[in-house]
Amino acid sequence: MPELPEVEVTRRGIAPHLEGRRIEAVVVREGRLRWPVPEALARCLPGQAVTAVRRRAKYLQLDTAAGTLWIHLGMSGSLRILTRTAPPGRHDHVDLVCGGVTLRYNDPRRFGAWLWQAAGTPPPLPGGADHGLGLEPFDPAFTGAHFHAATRTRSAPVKQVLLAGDVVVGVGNIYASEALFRAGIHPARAARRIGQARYERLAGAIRDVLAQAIDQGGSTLRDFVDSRGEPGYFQQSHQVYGRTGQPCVRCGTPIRQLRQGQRSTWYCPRCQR
DNA sequence: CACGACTCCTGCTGGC
DNA sequence: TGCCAGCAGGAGTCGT
Repeated sequence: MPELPEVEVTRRGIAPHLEGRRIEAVVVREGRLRWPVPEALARCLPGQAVTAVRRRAKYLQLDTAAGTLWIHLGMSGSLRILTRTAPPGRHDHVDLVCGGVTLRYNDPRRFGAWLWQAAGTPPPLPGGADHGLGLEPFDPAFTGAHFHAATRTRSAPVKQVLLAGDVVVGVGNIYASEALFRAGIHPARAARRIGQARYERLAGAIRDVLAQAIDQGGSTLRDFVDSRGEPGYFQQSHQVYGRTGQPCVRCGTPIRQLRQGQRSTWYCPRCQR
């Protein structure tokens, strides 16, 4: 499921096919995504050239002179580039025809979103201009000092704060567990009760685990065109995620699972404090 | 402000 | 074998 690495790998896969090309059509077969796909897309995008394909948090942004198309993959969304027309399959909800290729959006659970930001208007997200998103994990400003300062009032478990996305973005359920394991921090520890040095390690662990996943996704997603978009990083060895009862890779203690906010977390009770 | 429960939806798994 | 409950995932929204 798309966490930041899959979104970034998708961005790298589609950007070369779209940047500098002109959008010919937007075909919406099923507009009932998380929010209705705006009719403005079919009205405003045709004729526009894609000037850049960017990413902010887990949103993809396709820039044009008229505005920016924001795409979120939700939990089951995927994008692929078709070089020749193929009949749409089940859950193929939206096509963007551009420069002779088709960007096709598939999303079985329809938790994703296609949103429109007209030039000069705020992002189409709640909260407007900054919409409460935290720092990018690869932003140089994302340091242990920042992490520490941003969590002084946070009594919630650190795992929950990671997922909330208002301190740092892009860390989903899988990589929250993985990063906390690498940093030796217990997922249930109150965020405000973690010191700056340990946040330094956590920030590094987040960058490492995401970068590794991007690399692995990139290596198997090279054939993005006409591929099924299978994310390669799923095959990476998770050290704790989904490993209930199996030995910790570091100390051999059985990995434990707990529920936090209706979500599973995995951790080593000995290595993580 | 901060927190946590709830919600959207479909497909897969596991237990009986 | 078939049925169905439960779970998975991201993140906005709402009540406290």
